Amino acid sequence: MTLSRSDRRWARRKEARPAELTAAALELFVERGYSATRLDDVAARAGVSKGTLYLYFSSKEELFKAVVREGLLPVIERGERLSEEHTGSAGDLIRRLIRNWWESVGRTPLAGIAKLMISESGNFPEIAQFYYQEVLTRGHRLMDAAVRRGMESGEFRRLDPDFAVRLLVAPLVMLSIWRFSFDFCDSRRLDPQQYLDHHIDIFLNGLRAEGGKPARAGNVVSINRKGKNK
Amino acid sequence: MTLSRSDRRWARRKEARPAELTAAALELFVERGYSATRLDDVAARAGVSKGTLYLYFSSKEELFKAVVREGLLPVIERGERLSEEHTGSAGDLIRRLIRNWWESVGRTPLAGIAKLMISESGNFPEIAQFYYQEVLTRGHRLMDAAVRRGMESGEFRRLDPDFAVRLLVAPLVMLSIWRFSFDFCDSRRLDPQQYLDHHIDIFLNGLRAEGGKPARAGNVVSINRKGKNK
Amino acid sequence: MTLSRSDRRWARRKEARPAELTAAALELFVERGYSATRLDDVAARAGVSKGTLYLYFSSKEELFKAVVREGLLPVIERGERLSEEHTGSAGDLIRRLIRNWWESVGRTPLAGIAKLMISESGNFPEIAQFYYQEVLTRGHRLMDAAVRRGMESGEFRRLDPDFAVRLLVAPLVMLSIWRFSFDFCDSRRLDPQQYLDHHIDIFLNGLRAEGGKPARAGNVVSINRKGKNK
Amino acid sequence: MTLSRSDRRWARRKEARPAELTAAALELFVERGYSATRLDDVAARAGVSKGTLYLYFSSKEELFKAVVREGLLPVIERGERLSEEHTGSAGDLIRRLIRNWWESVGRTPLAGIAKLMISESGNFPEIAQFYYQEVLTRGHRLMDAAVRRGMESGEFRRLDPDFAVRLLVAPLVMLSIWRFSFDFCDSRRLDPQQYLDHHIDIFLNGLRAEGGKPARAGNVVSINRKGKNK
DNA sequence: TATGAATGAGGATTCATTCAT
DNA sequence: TATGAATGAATCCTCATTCAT
Repeated sequence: MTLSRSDRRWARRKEARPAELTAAALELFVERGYSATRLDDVAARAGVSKGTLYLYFSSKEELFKAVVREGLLPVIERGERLSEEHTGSAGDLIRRLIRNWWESVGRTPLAGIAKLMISESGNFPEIAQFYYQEVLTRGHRLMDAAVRRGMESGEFRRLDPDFAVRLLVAPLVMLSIWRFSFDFCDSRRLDPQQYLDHHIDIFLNGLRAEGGKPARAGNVVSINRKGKNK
Repeated sequence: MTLSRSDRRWARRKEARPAELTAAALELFVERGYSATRLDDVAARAGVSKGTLYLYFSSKEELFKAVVREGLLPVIERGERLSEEHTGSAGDLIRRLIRNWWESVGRTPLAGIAKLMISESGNFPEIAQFYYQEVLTRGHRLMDAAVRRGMESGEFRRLDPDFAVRLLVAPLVMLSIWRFSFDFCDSRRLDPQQYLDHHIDIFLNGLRAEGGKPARAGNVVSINRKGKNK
Repeated sequence: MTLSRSDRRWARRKEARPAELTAAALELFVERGYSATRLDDVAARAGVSKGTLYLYFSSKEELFKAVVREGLLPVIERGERLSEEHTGSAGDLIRRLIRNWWESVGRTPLAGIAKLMISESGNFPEIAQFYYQEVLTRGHRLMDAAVRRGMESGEFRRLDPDFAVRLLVAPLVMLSIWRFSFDFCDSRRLDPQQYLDHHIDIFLNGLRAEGGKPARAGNVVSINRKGKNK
Repeated sequence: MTLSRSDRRWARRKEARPAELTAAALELFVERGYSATRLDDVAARAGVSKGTLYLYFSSKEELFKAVVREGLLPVIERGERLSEEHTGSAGDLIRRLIRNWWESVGRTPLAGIAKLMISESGNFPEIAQFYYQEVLTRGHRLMDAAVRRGMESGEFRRLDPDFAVRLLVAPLVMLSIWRFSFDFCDSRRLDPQQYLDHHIDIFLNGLRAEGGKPARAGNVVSINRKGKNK
């Protein structure tokens, strides 16, 4: 039995619905928080009626969980493929991990999940736990491998890698958060690319073993550009 | 008109009321977010009845604003006294600013305001704006002065100070947030002191002009401590 | 136009549909009540989709009416044939009417309609009225004729026949209701046959003219059976 | 500490609230059934707002349970005091039990609970169980004692007392139900007193041992009154 | 005819806010 | 001041009904 074209469009629509709904929900949850988001608005943003939501998610909480789960799985998978296939210096690996994060998460709507999870961790401890283990810890492991490699090869100084990794990651998370919180307050919007380049520069130089050759990220300029002083 | 002793104690109590209420509200707002916090619970935590809240704050939103305002003013004031009184290297100044922040904000309940403002910035844009200008910008200015001084004196490399300051501050904010979001997930709780020491170490070394003498923060150990490896 | 055999089977199926649907609806209406019954469940129990219901009944209310109407017509018709063809004592007639009721209504799912109508009389006054006139009143008339005949022939005492009939019918209705309400609470399920036999025995003896010969229904035992005493 | 008059009125009102609410709820539950009753309407009938209901009952289901519980306890207690203090014939005891039931339950709004429990037994099996055990079984026990006494004393024939009791009670339950279901259909409303008198008459005569003297309830007339024949 | 996705009015429940005491 | 009972608007969720396929 073959399906007519319209049948297939219908079917495709039906399969796409949950993703459309979670996408709309993600936007609003990030924007307003879980409690302050009305399902009416989620439905409206997805272009469906309120009742339709309940065809796909049995409650607001289930929708929330789906938003988080669905937002994280691709991140996790994509990330993990990167570190192994790598040959080169630890610094290069870190540069690539950060760039990859930016492309696949940081600059996408998925970055909002960081803000969302921070805001709602108290209200959804199990999901916070899940996020902590499946995303934060896994992400740390990726970076941890790179940092340790650098320490073992003599490229980096020997500091506590746990703290080093946290300090490597913190500015990335802050960048995610910033986009969804205070960026709109800032007349000169933050340029993420330069921000990341500066981070890489300072961090790698800060970790560099004495006598090693200075690290430099591509776009970092060494002089104050005009108009940058408040 | 003179007040008897008991009157005065009463009066002192009455003056303290608003602060007790905002303290309770701060805790709950940070824990659950603005929307998910019920005024019933705020009142209960402060040990008064729900109606009493309305004697001091005309609405939930006013309570929120008071929480933020009251939480920020001392921070702002304390911070500003610091930079002028300083003589010494830029690195030392930065060390002291961070320690001061930790003592007067980072380790107090006020740190929660960071999480709170991030969560609610979308719902209270004017307050976010206020927070951005009165706290973030002011804080940045403090750090900015220190960073620029170091660049001008040749202690630091010449990078864009705006990004440098953001990267100096990001780990502090993350530390604030972490305490109120994922710290409870972490079986080995984050040691803030060591975290900050590592940050100072890496950041100052990362910014150090070539040929300058290595910076080192007090507690940073250069070898992996046992049990720290995941 | 002639129908092929399969067409006719199909047609028969189609004709049977409404009856399958009302049967499923009757079960659920009796079990849960009208309001608490979801059309989804009715459709599921009948093995069709929800939309299909609307091909046969224009609304939930129409379905309800159909359930009642359809459930009552056969009862009414069957009942009426009975009284005329009768010769014999009034007591015998009453015995036969009760047995007939039991066979054609009491022990079938139709008995549930009594419970249903009682529950929903307030919400569907017109249908209650219909039920009252077409079923209750008609049924009463049947019994009324028998009772009057007995009074006129001297077999029964002369009491108000209206009350006598009500008291003759009440235990039958209660039996119907019991099956669908509290029977499941009762570890020793009520034995309907014995219940009816006792009713006939007590009622006919209670109505018997003085000096008449004692009535006795077949299965009534005059001694307490073991295990029957609470 | 003494209370001012208004304080006491306030307090009294507060204590009375739950009873006012359950009374209103009972009426509507009986009239429309549990599902079809909107809490808005319950509140309106009790003269309060919707929210007020939730100050006293945490959910619709809790309200329902309270209605049943509160409606039954007095019934149970009142009933039990009666049988022991009795001397006289079994027939007299039964007459008195029925009259007492009529006064304290049958003619009050509490009678509606019978209809309510029958309608909702399927939706609230635990409550049905509770009702069965605390009301039906207990009521049966009362009657059972009287019936057995009559059998033992030779006043009644020896039939199965369980069935006898069911047949003694069935018309009472039917009377309760009738008031709240079909009575409004009946242009000549059922006269409960006469109905009960006829029941007592027929039942006691039906149970009477052969040779015993005929029982007669006070108001039973032996001739058809005019206008009573349909 | 049959399906089941989509709709939206309706009802249970919550909670910020008011106000009589 | 302080209380907490009362309110009703707002929000989640259900389900009878519609309709494109």
